[in-house]
Amino acid sequence: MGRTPCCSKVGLRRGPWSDKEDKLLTDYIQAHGEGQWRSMPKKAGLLRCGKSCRLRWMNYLRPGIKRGNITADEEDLIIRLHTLLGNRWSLIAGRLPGRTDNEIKNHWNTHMQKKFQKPEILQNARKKASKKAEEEKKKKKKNKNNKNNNSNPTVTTLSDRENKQKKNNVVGDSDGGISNNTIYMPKPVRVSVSSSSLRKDNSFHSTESIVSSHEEFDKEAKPGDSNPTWPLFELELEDISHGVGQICDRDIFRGYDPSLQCSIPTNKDMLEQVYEEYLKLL
DNA sequence: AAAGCATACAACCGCCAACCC
DNA sequence: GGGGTTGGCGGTTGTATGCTT
Repeated sequence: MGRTPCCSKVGLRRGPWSDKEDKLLTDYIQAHGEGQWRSMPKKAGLLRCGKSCRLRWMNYLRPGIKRGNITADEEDLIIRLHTLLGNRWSLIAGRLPGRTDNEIKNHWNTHMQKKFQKPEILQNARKKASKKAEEEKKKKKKNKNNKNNNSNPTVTTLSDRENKQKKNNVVGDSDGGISNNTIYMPKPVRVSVSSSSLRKDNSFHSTESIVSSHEEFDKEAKPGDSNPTWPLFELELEDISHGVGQICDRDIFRGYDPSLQCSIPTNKDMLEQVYEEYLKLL
């Protein structure tokens, strides 16, 4: 037995949710709780697949979901977390109370991504995307027509390439090749904390066991090396006595993507949050 | 006014890991 | 141990709306 059929294949409803459907789902979950998504639609009287119900609940109906404009502070946090975590939207969303991974992802893709793209790429992105979409449509049509003959078994789609890149922990450009802008997603290997300004009584006290010196750090780091097993990142606490820390992410990307070399000013709480995320990843 | 284009975002898809039997 | 199920994730698509020509 292969994958279980999705809603599209068993004639269930798709597309935007009506108020009535929202109410049915909300009422059911309030009465019976979350979980059992597969059997839920039937029990709740919904003509939707479980996956669709879960998505609707998690992203829009769940209590405490913040709708509307993402504030400048939130955007700032997203930028910093994205720089450190990459497209790990659920992790990022976990740091923004009331925001969902889907919302942050959408916001990033529509509002923020452009800020980090080269202008010429930005100008061409849509055109390329449209062109590609057209080509894919044509391919799909062609494949549909040829389905009975099974005559085109080795088409490599954009998704195929991206999945391969994902498996290699690499984000390349949309043309498939590894360009100058290729970023190796940071692997959680080691955390280096400069201890000069680390106070014994601050929240990083427990991290000292894995603190390594700059000398050791630099010995392992080979400038220009694209080996993604480089040390993950370096935390520097600067001016900690004023409660202001600084995360320097330059070592994550040093040798990977020079355009991303920058330091990220942040407060101590932010630093702590990010560090917690990394502890989970380690 | 209308057609075409761009943007925003809700929803879907495919994949994967964890879990269960 | 292996196959099926489930929940969760990130990428992508579809479509409504706004804007431009």
